Amino acid sequence: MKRKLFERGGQDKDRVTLADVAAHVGTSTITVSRAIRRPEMVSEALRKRIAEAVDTLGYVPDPAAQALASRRSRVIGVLIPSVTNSVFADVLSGLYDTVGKTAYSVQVGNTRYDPLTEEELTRVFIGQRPAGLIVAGIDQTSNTKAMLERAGCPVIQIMEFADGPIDSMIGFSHRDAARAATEHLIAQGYKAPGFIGARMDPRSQRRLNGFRQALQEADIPIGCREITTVDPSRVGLGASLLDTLLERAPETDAVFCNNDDLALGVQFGAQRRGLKIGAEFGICGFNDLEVMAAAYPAITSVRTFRREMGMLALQTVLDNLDDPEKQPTVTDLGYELMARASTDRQTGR
Amino acid sequence: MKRKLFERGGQDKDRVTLADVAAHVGTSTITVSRAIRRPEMVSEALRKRIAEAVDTLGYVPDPAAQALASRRSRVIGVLIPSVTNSVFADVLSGLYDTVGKTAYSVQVGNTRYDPLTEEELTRVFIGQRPAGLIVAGIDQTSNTKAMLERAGCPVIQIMEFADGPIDSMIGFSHRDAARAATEHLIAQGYKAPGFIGARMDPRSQRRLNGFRQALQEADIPIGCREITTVDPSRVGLGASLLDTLLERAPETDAVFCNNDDLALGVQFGAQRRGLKIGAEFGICGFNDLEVMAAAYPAITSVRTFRREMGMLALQTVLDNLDDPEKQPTVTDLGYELMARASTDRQTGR
DNA sequence: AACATGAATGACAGCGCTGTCATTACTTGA
DNA sequence: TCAAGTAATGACAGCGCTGTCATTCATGTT
Repeated sequence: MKRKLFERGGQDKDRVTLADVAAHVGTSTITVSRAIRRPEMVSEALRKRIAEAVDTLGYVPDPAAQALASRRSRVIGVLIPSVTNSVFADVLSGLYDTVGKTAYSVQVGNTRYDPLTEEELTRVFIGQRPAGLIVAGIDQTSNTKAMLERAGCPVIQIMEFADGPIDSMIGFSHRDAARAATEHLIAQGYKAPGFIGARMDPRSQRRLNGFRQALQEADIPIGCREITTVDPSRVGLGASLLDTLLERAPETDAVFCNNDDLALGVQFGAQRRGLKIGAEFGICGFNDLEVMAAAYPAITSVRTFRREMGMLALQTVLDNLDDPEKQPTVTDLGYELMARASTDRQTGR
Repeated sequence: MKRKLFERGGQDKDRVTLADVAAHVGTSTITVSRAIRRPEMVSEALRKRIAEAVDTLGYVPDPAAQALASRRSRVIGVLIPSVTNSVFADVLSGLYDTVGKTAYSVQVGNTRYDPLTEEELTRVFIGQRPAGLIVAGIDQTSNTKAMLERAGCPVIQIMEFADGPIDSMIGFSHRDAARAATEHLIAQGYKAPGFIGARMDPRSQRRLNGFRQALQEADIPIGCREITTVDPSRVGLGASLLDTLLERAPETDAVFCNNDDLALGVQFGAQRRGLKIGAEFGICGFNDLEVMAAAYPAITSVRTFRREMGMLALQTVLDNLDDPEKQPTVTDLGYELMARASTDRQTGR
């Protein structure tokens, strides 16, 4: 097995530059550059010949040189707390789809739910002179916020809808969505709904607040039906948190879960206990992953628009880049309660 | 709401460069550069003063300038067919974790299971002079392969274990893993195992081959118990493919699914039909997502080491970068059959 | 005929850093 | 004592591109 060494020059010899294309066409480098970036500034005849030369020579622009010369990279930085969490995976999918064939690329930073990591990544990202920044949430440190305000590029906060955006914002109210879910449980006739939450980050905390608010407005005492942990969410965790909940508060007849993984785990746990899902015990998740509708019985959840959020965030960056005078926008994508068998007290009767 | 315009210079005025640091310390830029990149080449006293200056001035290197001058970026390109699929999300998680605090960053390209998109992305990535490339699978077009061979950087193929690697390779044999799963079904006493597969990409095809091989070796005719579709996998699809399977081949008493989403959907579908999981109908998935063990009943699956694959791939790139003469490696991460209730014929008896 | 206008193109410097080679100040062994 | 080595630092050019300003030339205007 022969080994190529990764020494410099190995592949630089045959790198095709703007100058090569220009020489091939018999024009200047700057014209080639313009033919690619602002075709309307170059006569059609020349443009065509340049396009051909680019094709035959296989010219690919050097993004580093572009970034250095223009003082702007074509990288759109994305800061999210987790890449595994399917919620963020969906957002990413929307981002990647929209960035698709544009000249931009997205670069993802994983903050791991840590504000200081987020701050550090923000510093590094801004050091790259990004074309835009998309950050999850509104709970940045004040340093991070200050940097984002002076970033000199569009900044989009996603996953939340709240006051005081840094620039643009696209999301929904976690509190309202959670309250709607809890109100649904109450409306269905459950008398003692509980809350199960994992990874109690600020977003989860807001959901808990929504849950509390709904109970309070319905004059239902919360008792000790709030079970939370800082551990990351897993399906398996749902069942064990259910055990804890029913031990501490045996009166519980329904549960609103922080997210769908937990809800699915709660359902498995309830089935193992022999509880009749829906009739005896109501379950509501959050996000409405695809599995919720497919489960047996199907599980109620609050649908959130994650792919749409990613697509819209990316599109907003592109729009701002097109028109730098564009005003910041604040968009509420809302939510939708998907009522299913798991909160239907007639089911299985 | 006052709008900042994203005009150039907006934030460039206060950009701190190597020259600023050098002036502050009273040395040359090249020495500052060395103090950062190869500290052992600079005397300890100077190094310390430079470090302080970097801190107080808040110097952040410009990756574009670094890449342009050194003819190497610090970007590690990753080409995967999907970002939503939790299999690849796990791989990504391993990559991000390992790249962590290194000076490198990963940039993900989404090929959407399309070889031509993959080819185009490869061209773009190589144009960035990446530090390394990590590509999923072995089914690249010949153009893509040719480009990868001349990439001038480490290239790691992941998710597969096969002959003829481009450079290094880290994965496992999908055929062997699928065969092991099928053999397990047979050993458990199921007489007519079927196959359910979605998104029949090359990897899925290899799994199907493993399934066939196991049946053949056990002298079990396949009949019409192979149900496949090119549609992307979803939990909901599992149940409908199960319907098709049982309609076409009512004798089917077990099923090996292409992946865990389908297996979960099959289980829900089987429950809806009133089948006793395990005793009457065996189910085996592929990948062993966390939900499989948590499901009720727990579902048998073939565990694959996706995070590990991501971590090892990234580490292999770093190792190659450290020592450019390092020989390519080919690693089989294997698989592990996780036998659970869903393939236990005694369960629920 | 003289001049303004705008479209198309080009010259040139320089973005911020690093590879390369040179220089300086110290050792060290014979 | 001195050639020869070594550690520490610096000078300089240039990576590939784009912003800026200059130039050319056809066209229209008075």
